[in-house]
Amino acid sequence: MKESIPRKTVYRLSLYKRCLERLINGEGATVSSDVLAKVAGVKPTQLRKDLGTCGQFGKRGLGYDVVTLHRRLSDTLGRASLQPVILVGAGNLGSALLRYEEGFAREGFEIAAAFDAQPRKRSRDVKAPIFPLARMGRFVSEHGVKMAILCVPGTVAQEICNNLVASGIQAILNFAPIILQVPGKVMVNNVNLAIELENLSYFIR
Amino acid sequence: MKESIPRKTVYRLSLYKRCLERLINGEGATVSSDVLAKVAGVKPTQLRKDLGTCGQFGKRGLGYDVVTLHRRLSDTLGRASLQPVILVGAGNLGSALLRYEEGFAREGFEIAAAFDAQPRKRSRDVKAPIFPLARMGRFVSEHGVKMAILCVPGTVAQEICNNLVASGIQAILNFAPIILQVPGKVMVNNVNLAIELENLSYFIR
DNA sequence: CTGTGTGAAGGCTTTCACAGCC
DNA sequence: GGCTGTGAAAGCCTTCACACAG
Repeated sequence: MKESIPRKTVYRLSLYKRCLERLINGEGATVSSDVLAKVAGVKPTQLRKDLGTCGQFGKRGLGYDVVTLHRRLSDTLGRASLQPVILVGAGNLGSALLRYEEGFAREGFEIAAAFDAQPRKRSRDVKAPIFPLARMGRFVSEHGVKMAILCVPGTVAQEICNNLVASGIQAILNFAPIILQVPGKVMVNNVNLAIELENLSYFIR
Repeated sequence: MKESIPRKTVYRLSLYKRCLERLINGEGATVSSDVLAKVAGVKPTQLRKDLGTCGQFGKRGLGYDVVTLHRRLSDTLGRASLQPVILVGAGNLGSALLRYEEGFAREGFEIAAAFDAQPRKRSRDVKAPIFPLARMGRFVSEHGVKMAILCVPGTVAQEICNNLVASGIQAILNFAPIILQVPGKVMVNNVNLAIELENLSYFIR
């Protein structure tokens, strides 16, 4: 059953997991694919197909046991243990994300450290230390950090990305407005607010 | 001209436009699909197919004129005129985005106003005024605002979304960690950092 | 010979239809 | 009757192959 699940499906599994968490304190101990699909904004058949990729555990005529399904999704999606992440670039967006630390922790990610070209004094609400960029590479390799959140200006993003890759980073959540060139083994997810806005504005004509 | 470009293609057209902007000050006045595709992280054939949706203007044997192509993309994607947007929720993320105002302006979007349940005093770096939520609906309908950026907690997101829709909002860039239920005419793009991280962590196993 | 434009093929996702179990 | 599981069909996107212009 270890056959690779498609990327889009994995994305939706994460979504279902979060929807379940909102239902878990709710009424029934069981959900139908119709109800869960509606909350997640997908079609019921799609939901069932997606769940099919990680085994079968629905009760026909009844639905899915909320707790069991949630545990199953968590198992499939990966460790419940805290995955350490570093944040690079503590500008506007970067420091906002740092302040959102508890939020990340709740989701299973710990911001182990932050790095910036101009490290500031630790600000009131930010617990994680902000180190100079020069220390980044060593921190990554010494602590075996696998994931980084990149919030630096586009002009320096590729260079910093190269350093991250050289230090052994395997995945990058990239907020910089360029497409990073990385070796195939490194995975990058891009978040580009300008493009999202432009996309919306196209469709409202 | 061609009607209804697929959503994914529109997204990539935005991407190409931004890649061009980085090349526009560079050397040649012309780009080949190979070069541009590499910068954008797609295959050359895909790029050509995508460009095909908004007319043809490449010179065979030469490539595309950078300036012409850029103008064509801008025309296709929508007005170069400033589209007004409101921002709802001035917490960590919301105020970081407000501070990024110039960035949005450069991309063609103006944050006309911000709203929050607890409006604060205007902070140093933030130019846009932060109004109480109660004024949101009227502002939207009176100014004919079509787009909103939603950065409120999940617990109140749907309710606020309903107000926005009732006031005539047509598109929402949603950072709240739930799937909003909206009428079909309203378009929503979701940005969920936790899911992006979880997605990355799945694939690095 | 270089590099675009495009019909056709191929691959991937979603949806349908219905069988099977509670 | 209600609801899941799944092969088959449909739809959508991407890639290929090649004609054709500069």
